[in-house]
Amino acid sequence: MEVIKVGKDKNARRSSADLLDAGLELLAEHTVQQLTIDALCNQLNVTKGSFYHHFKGRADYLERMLAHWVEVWTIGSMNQADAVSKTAVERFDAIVDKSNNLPHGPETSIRSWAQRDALAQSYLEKVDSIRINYLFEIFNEVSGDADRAFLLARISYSLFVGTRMIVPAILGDDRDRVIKLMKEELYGM
Amino acid sequence: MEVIKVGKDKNARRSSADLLDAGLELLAEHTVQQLTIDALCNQLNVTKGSFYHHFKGRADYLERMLAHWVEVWTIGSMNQADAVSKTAVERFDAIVDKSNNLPHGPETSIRSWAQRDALAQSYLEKVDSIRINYLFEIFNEVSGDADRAFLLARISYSLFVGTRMIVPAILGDDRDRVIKLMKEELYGM
DNA sequence: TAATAAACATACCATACCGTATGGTACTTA
DNA sequence: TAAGTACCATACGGTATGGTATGTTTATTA
Repeated sequence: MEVIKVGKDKNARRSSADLLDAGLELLAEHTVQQLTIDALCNQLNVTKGSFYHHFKGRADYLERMLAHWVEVWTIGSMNQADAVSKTAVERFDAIVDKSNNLPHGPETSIRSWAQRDALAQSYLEKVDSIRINYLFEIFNEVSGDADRAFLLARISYSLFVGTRMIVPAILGDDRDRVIKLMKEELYGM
Repeated sequence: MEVIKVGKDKNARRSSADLLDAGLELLAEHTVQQLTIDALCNQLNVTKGSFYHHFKGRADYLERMLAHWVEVWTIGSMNQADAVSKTAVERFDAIVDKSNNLPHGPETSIRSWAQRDALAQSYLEKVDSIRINYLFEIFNEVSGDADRAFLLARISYSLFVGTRMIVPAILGDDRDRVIKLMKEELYGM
């Protein structure tokens, strides 16, 4: 009789992807500087022997974690929303909804990291450009004015980011009011 | 014959304010984690004996640096703009101009820092609320609608912040276009 | 000028972290 | 089943950093 494994067995061996996921989990509440190799190994109840088996070193790990983040949290996410081709307004609402329900912790850490690190910056640039482009398509479909659509895409995206970086962040009903006002008076939705 | 001292003599003794200013200068290009006591002392060509004479420790230093930052870079700045009481639009343009010409480095570091640290968060909250309040007065004068003015104040401020946190940041002519569009189509200016 | 305190230098300790070396365990495959 | 490989544990070294202890220099003042 076989036991179906759900989740991670405590004594199971880890793949490098497990280590990358665990790193992103730690970034949900900690800075990159606090993402030490020891902390990472404690999170998975392994030792450094395991870590250095999968990665050349910390720099190697961080770069692969960034690439992993772009794949999992952005590119896949975008394609999924794109597949169900709806109207521009529906796609915008879907993005807003997704933005509300997704964990912001790792991205916040990476965005802070990118302010002072060229490597993180290059990966975040990919993510930001992908999303801004996605928003551009939406606004272009609404207005038919490419220049204006590009401007609105960058405005709305900056606004998404800014509302989470100020203290206190704009969340919940306040966030809904902001989006409603922008849609009606600027986005033409 | 006396020699008038301009700037800092290389062998001059430092006040605690000098150490605080030097810390903010380092934050212009480095993270808080990189703002080590050694780095700070090297910046001023002193040793740790000097540092520990002025401060109880690193935590004490960082808190006093934050307080220093709020005083110098925000409260003073706001009063100055307020003194020349002009129209709402003129005051808004003055804020935009000031925002363009002021160094963003230290604030960027502190904002990243505040994402994961309660102390920095509390000081940044003061700064953000002061500025949002200042913007509120402007929008309230324009629209006469307090609810709307508060919403616009938070939107415009989030946008200011967001345009500098995305990669690449929105600067120069692009930034001007963003502000022009917002003023005409949303702010009613 | 002698006493006092502020300001600073030097040497040192403890800890945390990255990285290495080496040996052990478990799974796969010939 | 024996060999090979992937995976992991333990111990250790090197370095950077926060913090302490102690002595020295400079300025002030009685």
